Amino acid sequence: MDVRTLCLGVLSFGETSGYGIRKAVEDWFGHFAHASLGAIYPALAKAVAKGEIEVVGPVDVALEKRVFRLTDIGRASLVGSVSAASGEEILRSPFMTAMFFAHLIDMDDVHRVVDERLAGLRREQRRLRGLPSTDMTEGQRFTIRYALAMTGAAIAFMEREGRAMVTAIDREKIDNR
Amino acid sequence: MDVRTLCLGVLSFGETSGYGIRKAVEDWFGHFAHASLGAIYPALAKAVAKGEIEVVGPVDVALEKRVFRLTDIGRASLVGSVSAASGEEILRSPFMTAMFFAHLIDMDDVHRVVDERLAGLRREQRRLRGLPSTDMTEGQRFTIRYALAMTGAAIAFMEREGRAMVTAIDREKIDNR
DNA sequence: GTGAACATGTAAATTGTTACATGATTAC
DNA sequence: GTAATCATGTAACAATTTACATGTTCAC
Repeated sequence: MDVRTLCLGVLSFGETSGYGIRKAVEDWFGHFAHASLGAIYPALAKAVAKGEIEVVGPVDVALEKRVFRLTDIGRASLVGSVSAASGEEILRSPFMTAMFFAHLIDMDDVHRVVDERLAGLRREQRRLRGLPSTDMTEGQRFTIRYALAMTGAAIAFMEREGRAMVTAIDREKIDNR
Repeated sequence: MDVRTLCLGVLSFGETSGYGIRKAVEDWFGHFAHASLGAIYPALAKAVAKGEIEVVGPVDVALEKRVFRLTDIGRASLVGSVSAASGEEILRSPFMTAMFFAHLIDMDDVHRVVDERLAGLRREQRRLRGLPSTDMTEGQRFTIRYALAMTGAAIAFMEREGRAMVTAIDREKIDNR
């Protein structure tokens, strides 16, 4: 989903700053989307120009903090973007790429990459479990539970088949010598 | 993973054309990466200039088909790229975005989006199951089994909680009226 | 004969990240 | 006092998709 939709979407939960939008996306939706500040600020400026959002602040002059609020125009526009959402899920996985081309690399690297992946998955599981469940919409709850289900399934798969697959790759490499 | 690595990686399994690389990526690795022809051809031209691959053909002059082969330089370079692979998994999901902002849209759209997602997951499951398992490296087998495990878990979650969540979202919207 | 699949290549447009540039506040 | 976090904004750069442009082969 593009940064504009993400910005307007976060603002649909309440007023906040550009920095706040970034934090909200990472914390609540980080499993499914990312947005850097270098993309958020220009997107907010464009949305202000279009009348989709308006500046409420400056809340803190010294901090130059500006808070944005979704306008009716913005809400209507956002509803359109979210309703029209479709298309395949896209997964970019450096780990899976390494595994797909595992026949090329050292067993040490295969091991490292598998261990790193499991560690990353456990870290993400802990992070998701640590998210406070209060003040959440049902939709948000759904995404977090989905993320937890997927992370759990990935961990289970890696624990069940990861080590065996590393051994199989190793054997295959020895056979091909 | 970038298009260059994908191109060299596919060529590590055997000679093929730019078009063939695209097909290979979609068929065997489509769950984890994509590469359009507009990115593949320039990447191949660059790799030829660097001596990482060489042209074997033209195999079919009328069709202007050119087949590429990975050189030793290319193989070494590829090993470096694959070994260095790291970083978080990135998931871009229009469906999850719609669910996250479900409080904004019509129940009809929520329903549609959930149904589309389940249909997409089932299609992907069928596609993955239909992939011939012969002539595959252990690494490739791993990625396909992983993709099947994840797709299965997603289907299970959607079947278990999808409908209930749609109902809960609906109830929440009524309460907020 | 017609549509799908095969085949290559360029260029515009999009979209975003990273780096640069600057400064305040807070907790240790 | 210093590191982390809060806060904004611009610009260079990178990577890729989509559209354009063209032609062949195969199956029905």
